[in-house]
Amino acid sequence: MSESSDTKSNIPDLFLKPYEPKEHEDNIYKAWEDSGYFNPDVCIEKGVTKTDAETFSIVMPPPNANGSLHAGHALFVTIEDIMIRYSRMQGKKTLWIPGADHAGFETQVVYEKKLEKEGRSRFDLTREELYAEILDFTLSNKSLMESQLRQLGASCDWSRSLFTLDDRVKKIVYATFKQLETDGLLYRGARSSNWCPKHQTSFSNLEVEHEERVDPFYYFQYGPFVIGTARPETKFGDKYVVMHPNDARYKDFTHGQTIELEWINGPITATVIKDEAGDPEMGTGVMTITPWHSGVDFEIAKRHNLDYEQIIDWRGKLLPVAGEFAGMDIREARKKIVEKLDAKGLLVRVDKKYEHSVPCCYKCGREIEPQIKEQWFIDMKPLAKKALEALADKKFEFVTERDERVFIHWLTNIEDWPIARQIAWGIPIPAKVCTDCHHGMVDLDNTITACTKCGGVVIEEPDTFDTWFSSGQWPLATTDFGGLSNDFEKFYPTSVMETGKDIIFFWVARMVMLGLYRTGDVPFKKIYLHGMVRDKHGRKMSKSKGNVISPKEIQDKYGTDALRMGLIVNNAPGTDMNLDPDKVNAYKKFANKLWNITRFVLDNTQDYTTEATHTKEDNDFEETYLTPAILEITNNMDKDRYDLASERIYHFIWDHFASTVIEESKPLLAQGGAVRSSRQKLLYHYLVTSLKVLHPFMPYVTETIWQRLPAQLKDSKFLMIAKWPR
RNA sequence: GUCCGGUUAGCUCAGCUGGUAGAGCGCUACAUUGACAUUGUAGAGGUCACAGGUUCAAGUCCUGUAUCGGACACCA
Repeated sequence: MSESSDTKSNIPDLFLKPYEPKEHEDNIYKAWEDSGYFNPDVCIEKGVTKTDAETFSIVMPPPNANGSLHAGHALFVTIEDIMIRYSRMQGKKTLWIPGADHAGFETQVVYEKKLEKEGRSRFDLTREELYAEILDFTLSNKSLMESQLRQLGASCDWSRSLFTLDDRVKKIVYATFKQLETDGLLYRGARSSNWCPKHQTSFSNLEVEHEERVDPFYYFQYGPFVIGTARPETKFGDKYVVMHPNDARYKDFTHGQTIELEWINGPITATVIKDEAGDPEMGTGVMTITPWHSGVDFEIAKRHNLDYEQIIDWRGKLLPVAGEFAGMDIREARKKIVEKLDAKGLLVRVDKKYEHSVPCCYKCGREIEPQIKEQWFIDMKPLAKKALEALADKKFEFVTERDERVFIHWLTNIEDWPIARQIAWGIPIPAKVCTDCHHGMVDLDNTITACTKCGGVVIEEPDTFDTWFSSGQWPLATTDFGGLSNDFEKFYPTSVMETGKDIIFFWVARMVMLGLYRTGDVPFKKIYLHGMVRDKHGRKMSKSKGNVISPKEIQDKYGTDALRMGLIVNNAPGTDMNLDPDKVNAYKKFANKLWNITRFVLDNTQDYTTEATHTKEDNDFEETYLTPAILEITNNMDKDRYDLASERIYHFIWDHFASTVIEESKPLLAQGGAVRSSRQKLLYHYLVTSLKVLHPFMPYVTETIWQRLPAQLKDSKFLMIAKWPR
C-alpha cells in the first residue's frame, strides 16, 4: 500500500501488544489531573461546560485516614466516579469533593493497638502527647489514602479537598454547638451511659452491639423474696426490691415498706417499690435494682426519687461498697459472689440456660458497663421531626426504597444523642463545666470564668466530640457554608449522597438533621446506599478468616478498570456484593478485547476519509442496533442501575460489536468502494460510541485508546470530557 | 421482641410495571499462523425453597410454612 504514510500505518502498531493496565493508568490519571477538568470552574473557563449548565455534585464520604483503602472504599469510589463521569460527559457542571476523616475513636483505637504492639499504652501519655502522635500518624496515612483514591481513578476535585480537623470544619461545628445551646436543644445531665471499661469512653446506643449469650441465671433469697439475676456482681448496693403493683403474689407488701434481711456482706434494710417496670412474667416477678449500672433501673430510681450509688469503677473493678470484694474485676467477682451467697444458704437455684443478649463494645467486644455519667446531649426529637417532614415533602429520596422505612423507623423512635467522647483524638468540646452545680456552658471564645447559673468555679470540658457530630456537618463544611467562596450557593444541596447502608443512622440521618437545622435545606436530594463487599462466597471479609481482598492487589493483578467492573456488573444497588477475582479477570480480558477491537478498526480504516457516507443498509443497521442500545444504557444510567447498564455495555461490545459487526464487516470491507467506506464510518461510530459509554466504568483503558485515536474521530481532547452519545 | 431482606444452573448472582428462564466463572467437545488463546464455535446443566390462592397466564402478585441472613430495641 504505497499511499499509506508511515505515521498512519503506525497507529495500529500501538495496539500490537495486549493491553497492560499498569503501563497506562498512572500516566492517564496524571494527564486528567493536570488538565484541571476535575474542577468544574476550570471546565467552564475552558468552555467545556456551559455557564448555565445543570449542576451535579457529590460530597465524598471521607475515608478514614488510618489505614489502606479496603474493598468497600473501592466500591464507593467506583459508584460515585461512574455518577460523576457520566454527569460530566452529559455536560453538567460536575463537582465531586474529596476529603479525609480523622475518624476520632476509630483512629484512636487503631493507634492504641499500634502502641500496644510497641509495649506502650495510651494511659502513659498525656492527652496532648497522644493527640500529637495520632496527628502525625493520621497525616501520613492521609496522603497514602489519597494516592489510593487516585489509583482507583477518582475524578474528584482535589483543589477542594478537606480534612475533618481543618479549621473550616471546626468553625462550623462550633457554631452549630453554640446554636443548639441557644435554641435549648443542648443539655448536660447525669444519665445512664454505655461505658466501655477497656476504652474508657462512653458510646451512643449505635456503637453498642448486642451479643446473644447463654449464661447462668441465679435465684437468690432476698428476705422474703426470691430474686433472679444474671449479674450478681452488681447486687451489693441493691436496697430496693421492685414488683408490679398488680402482682397478686405480692399484694401483702406495700410500696415504701422496709424489710430487714441478710445479704452478701451482712444485714441490710431493703425498701419495697411498686412499679410497672416489674414484669410478673419474668423470673419470680421480683427484682432488685442497681440504678448506677442499669439504664432501666436508673429510670425506676428517678421515678421514685431513690438513692443510687456506684458499685463498679470505670475500669470494671468493684468499689469499697463491695466489702471484701473491693478492687476485684467484676468478671472474676461474679463467681466468687455466687460462692459466698451459696455458702450463706442464700442461693436458691441456678438456671444454667438463660438466653439473653449482652451489650458489648462494638470495637473490642468487652461487655459494656452502664455507668451514670454527666454527659452532653442533643435533644433529637425536634431535629428528627424536621427530617421526617422533609422526606414526606420529597425534599430528598432514596434510590433503594427499602431503606426509607428503616430511616423513618429510626427517626421516629430517636433518642437523645450523647455527643461527648472521653478520648483525646477529636475536636475538643468548647465548653466550661461548673464544679458546683455541674451546669455546662458553651464557651467558644474561652471567656467564661464563673458558672453562669450559680457563680461557681468552672473547669474546661476535657472531652471531645463524637466524630459523627462533626461528620454530620460534612456537607456544610465541604461546600464552604458561611465561607468566602460561593460553593455553598452553587452546590448545596448536593445531588446525591452515596455511602454504605451500614452508616445510615450514624451519618446519613444526622447529616439530614444537622443540614436542615443549620441551613433550612436538606444536604442532598438523593440517597444511594450500597451494601457490603464480601468475599466470593458471600462471607464477611475478616483478617481472622484470611479472606480479605485488598483493592490494591486486585488492581495490580487485573487493573483498576477490571476491578471497577467486577464491583459493578450484576450487583443491584443496595445489596451486598461478592468480590470474585475470577469475575474481575473476565473484565481484564474485556479490556483487552476492546483493545483488539480498536486495532482491527484502525487497521481497516487507514484509507478512511470523513467525507464517507452511510449506505442505506448501514444506516438502517445503526438505527436497529446502535441507537436502541445507547437509549437503553442511558435509561439505566439515569435510573442509577449501573449494574444493568454495565452489563448491557459489556454484551453490546463483545457479542454485538465484536462478534457480529466486525465479523460481518470483513467481507463488506473487502468489497471496496462506497460499501467499504460506509462500513468504515460505521465501525468508527461503533468504536467511539463504545468508548464513550464504557468510559464511566472503565475510565483508564477507554481513555488510553482515545488518546491513540486519530484526531478526526474525536470531539474532545480527553474522553473524560467528551459528549455522551445520543 | 419489632422491622426488613434472601431462598433461581456446580459456584456467585441478575431477572423492571406477571406471558413457560439469563450472566460471569466453572464444566464438555471441537477449532486455531485469519483484530484478539486475555480467542472462536457448539454444548451439557434449573419441576425458579415448599404449600395453597388470584389470573387465560406467576421466579414475577397474595397468604401460609420452612430455612438463612440483616437492622433496631431490650431484660431481672
